[in-house]
Amino acid sequence: MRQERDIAVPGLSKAADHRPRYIQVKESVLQRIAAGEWAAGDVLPSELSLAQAYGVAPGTMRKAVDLLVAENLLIRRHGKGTYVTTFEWRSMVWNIFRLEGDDGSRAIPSARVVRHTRGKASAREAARLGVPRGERILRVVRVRHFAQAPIVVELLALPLALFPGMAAGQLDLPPALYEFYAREFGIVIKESEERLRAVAANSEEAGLLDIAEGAPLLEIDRTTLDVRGRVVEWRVSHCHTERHHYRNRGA
Amino acid sequence: MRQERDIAVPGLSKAADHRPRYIQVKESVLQRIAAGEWAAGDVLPSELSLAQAYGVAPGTMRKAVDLLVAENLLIRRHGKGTYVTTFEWRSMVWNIFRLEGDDGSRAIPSARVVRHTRGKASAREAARLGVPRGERILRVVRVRHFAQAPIVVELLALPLALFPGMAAGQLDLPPALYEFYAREFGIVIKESEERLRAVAANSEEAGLLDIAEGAPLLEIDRTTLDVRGRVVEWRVSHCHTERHHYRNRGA
DNA sequence: GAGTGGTCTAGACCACAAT
DNA sequence: TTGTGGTCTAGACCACTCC
Repeated sequence: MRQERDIAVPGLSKAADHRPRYIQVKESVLQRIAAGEWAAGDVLPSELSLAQAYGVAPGTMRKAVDLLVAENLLIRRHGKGTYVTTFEWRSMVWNIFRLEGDDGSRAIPSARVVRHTRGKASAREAARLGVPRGERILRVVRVRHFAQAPIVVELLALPLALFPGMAAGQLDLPPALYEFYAREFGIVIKESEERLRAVAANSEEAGLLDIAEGAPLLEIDRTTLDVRGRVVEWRVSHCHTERHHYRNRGA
Repeated sequence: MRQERDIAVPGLSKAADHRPRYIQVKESVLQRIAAGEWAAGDVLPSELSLAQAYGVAPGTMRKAVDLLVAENLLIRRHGKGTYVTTFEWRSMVWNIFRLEGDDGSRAIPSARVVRHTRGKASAREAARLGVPRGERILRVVRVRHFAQAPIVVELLALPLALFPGMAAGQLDLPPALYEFYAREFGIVIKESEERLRAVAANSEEAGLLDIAEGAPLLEIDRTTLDVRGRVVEWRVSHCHTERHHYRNRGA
């Protein structure tokens, strides 16, 4: 028997939507997370009660949750409930930090801010961040150390509209930025895109990383999107890969 | 009602196996593909008939197939059937070739063999290929061109045990190797692992790629596994990334 | 029309965690 | 003991492809 929904459910249009129900339900849940109804670390209602609220069978609700689990946005804990993933957890499974030591060692490197400036987005910055040219942004240069050795010079560009009050005075950014974004600004990271190439170290990088000018560095050019589809940051990392490498699995 | 299996089904142990049924069924199907019962491009029996053969419910069979579809080993075609993926198709969805032009252009680059030798695996080669030291292997050096420009110098190491008769005389390898492996040697690629770093071009590479010695190159060090878990090749590519980059999505 | 995968339902029972 | 997710069943009907 095909049950009709006659009550409004958040995010589910009552108009004709010919996509599968589990897709519609999944997107509704995603929207409710993006809207802050459930924050990182929160537990969701049980699958059964969600299914009843949405007016779908438990199996359909399960499939919707499956999709969000596959995207690393939710995590199931057997016997306890389904939770919105926190960044600490995501960084373990997710490979945000794909840089590791040649011996396989993995750690979140420390980060020291070299300088930061506030200004208007150039054409290139605006294109990468998906904001109008001239939008106010924050630029940061950091050096990251693995086991006391300087390994990465990192340039960040952030749209200040998403980070109200940031960099009012001095800037003291923690090493794990995405966790910081979530905690302080309610931004939930969803995905990122990276472009890698090899470049030669310029004089400033050579000084910061204690290597020769012109030495080969691995460039990681990354834009990061949150669950609402907004570009949260543009980051260009130049990595000294003499004893480290970037690891990737092709499924 | 819990139905007992009393007939032997390929790959399903009758002994106590406390893993989920859909996992057991999935691995049985995987083994049958690895054994060559179903080759690349073949149609599998319908889900319903497979379910009956395995003595499980259609939903359980479906979940087993779902897993293999998620791993890009099977592909469903609505109204037609479920197929073992061919490499041509995999290379589209799968990002085997993650190198692309800065304008976003993608193409399988041509490949010219510079030289090839047969020999015994060194300690390093043996470790990477997962074979005993001294095992007979084939080494190949190729240059790859994107739009007439030489972009990549590629070193291949292949265990000859997996490629009987290869390189008996002259060697004429096609650009898309994994497809060739499947067609000529029945090897079905499953996954790969890559390590990336930046290196400086040596004199031979500088000559082959028409760049200055010491210029930065992107090194892609890749080992590739087939469905049986065997290492099929070890490949080290040195890429000139002035107008190309390696692209990666973080889910 | 026959056969396939795609969606959806409505339960049952098991395994795990907290009380 | 209660509530949660995890597995499994046994159907129904829809959408697509091919004959």
